[in-house]
Amino acid sequence: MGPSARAAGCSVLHVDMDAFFASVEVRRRPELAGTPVIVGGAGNRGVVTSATYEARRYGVHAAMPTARALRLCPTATVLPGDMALYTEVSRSVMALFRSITPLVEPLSLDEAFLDVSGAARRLGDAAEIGEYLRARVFDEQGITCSVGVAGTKFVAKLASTRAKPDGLLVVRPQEVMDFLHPLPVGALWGVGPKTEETLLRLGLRTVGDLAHVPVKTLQRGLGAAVGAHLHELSWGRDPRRVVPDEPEKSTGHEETFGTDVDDPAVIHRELLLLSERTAARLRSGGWLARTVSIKVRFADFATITRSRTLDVPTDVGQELYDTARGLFDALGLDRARIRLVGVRAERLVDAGSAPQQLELGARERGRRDAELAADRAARRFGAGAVRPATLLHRVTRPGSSGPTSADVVSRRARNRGGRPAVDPPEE
DNA sequence: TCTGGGGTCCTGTAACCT
DNA sequence: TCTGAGGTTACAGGACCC
Repeated sequence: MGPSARAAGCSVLHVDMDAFFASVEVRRRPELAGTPVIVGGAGNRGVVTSATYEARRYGVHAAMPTARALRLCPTATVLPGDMALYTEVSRSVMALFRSITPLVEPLSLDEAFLDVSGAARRLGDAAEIGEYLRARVFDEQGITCSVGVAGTKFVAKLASTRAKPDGLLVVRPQEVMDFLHPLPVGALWGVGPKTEETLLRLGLRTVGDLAHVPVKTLQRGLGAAVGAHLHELSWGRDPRRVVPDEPEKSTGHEETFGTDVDDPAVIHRELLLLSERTAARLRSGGWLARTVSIKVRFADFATITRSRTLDVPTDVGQELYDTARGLFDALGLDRARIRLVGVRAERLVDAGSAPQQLELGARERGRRDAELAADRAARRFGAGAVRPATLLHRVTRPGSSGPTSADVVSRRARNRGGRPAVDPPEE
């Protein structure tokens, strides 16, 4: 079959790095090649983020508690992960994609959709471009990736999954039904454990089963939007285009404590830290947040969220904290045992195009200036170079058996005030 | 076996407005 | 003046993705 027939009618590529974080670690430490490697949290509450195929052979997979993964595969090397490095590798790979076509839609650090319809004349058909990209990624980064080639995004995505690891699969338009209908419903993008359970209860096991049930039936079981969407997908219909540069909608941080916490002072400190980090992220992205939300997960894993929309959008950590703390205190918890807290900034607006904050008083402006100075120090000396005094002495993360509550309370008492203070950069 | 952290999207409900 | 319908927005929760 000639190349032009091989991918006729296909212009969407889905490129997915194989075991991305783990592969980058193996590249850095070649002595680990061919051995089981797990990237993830090592604490008592850590989970697997990425695992080499050697580890997966033992049943290890992402999101599995690391402790369990090690029971399954005791010889695995566990590494903590290095997001800065993965981000850097990801940037290089995305830049390579953009040298092929401007229509690149990253989905995460390790995968992206490409629309290559404009590149065919220069570089050949979609399958040839896919093979070319796979070779370039391996030559330049020393890691493998898999590519799905199809006429629609979701078929391309399923194809790359099928091609893994280190492969390429083309699904031409006339092959879509044969490819799609034997797949289990859970293979569809958007069908997780809950939806799968509902579908199985309806007697629908495969995508083909799903395709042949009236859309009204699906909508009764799953809701109007999801039902209609899955029905369309089951017939290979997916009108979504490859869209580069989708604006961010929200950003935030959350943290699971090493052990459950019932001391409000500890929670407040954590909310302050998370607010500062979220605000720094806002400023580096050039966004303001209109809405602040908090997340609280209790010892029994029950999770609640609370949010409040601000009068004036902000990127000031102290303002995020004031709102987050207000939301938390309004819960009126009486020493409930808390496992996780999070702070998110939502409904982001571009800081440049946002109207001038006339209401911003001298005090708020002073805070913002102080935080901008902290940003500059962080860029120069490393994250955490400057922080509110209430966060000083916090050398351990909550996940690593940090200070006890009594500890923290007494430090808080000594450090009343919350003004930024300079830490030695070594910390 | 005991469940991370970063996100997006959808749904139900309540409040508010016309 | 009261009531209901219908639209919009805010908020909370949940499912899902990597």
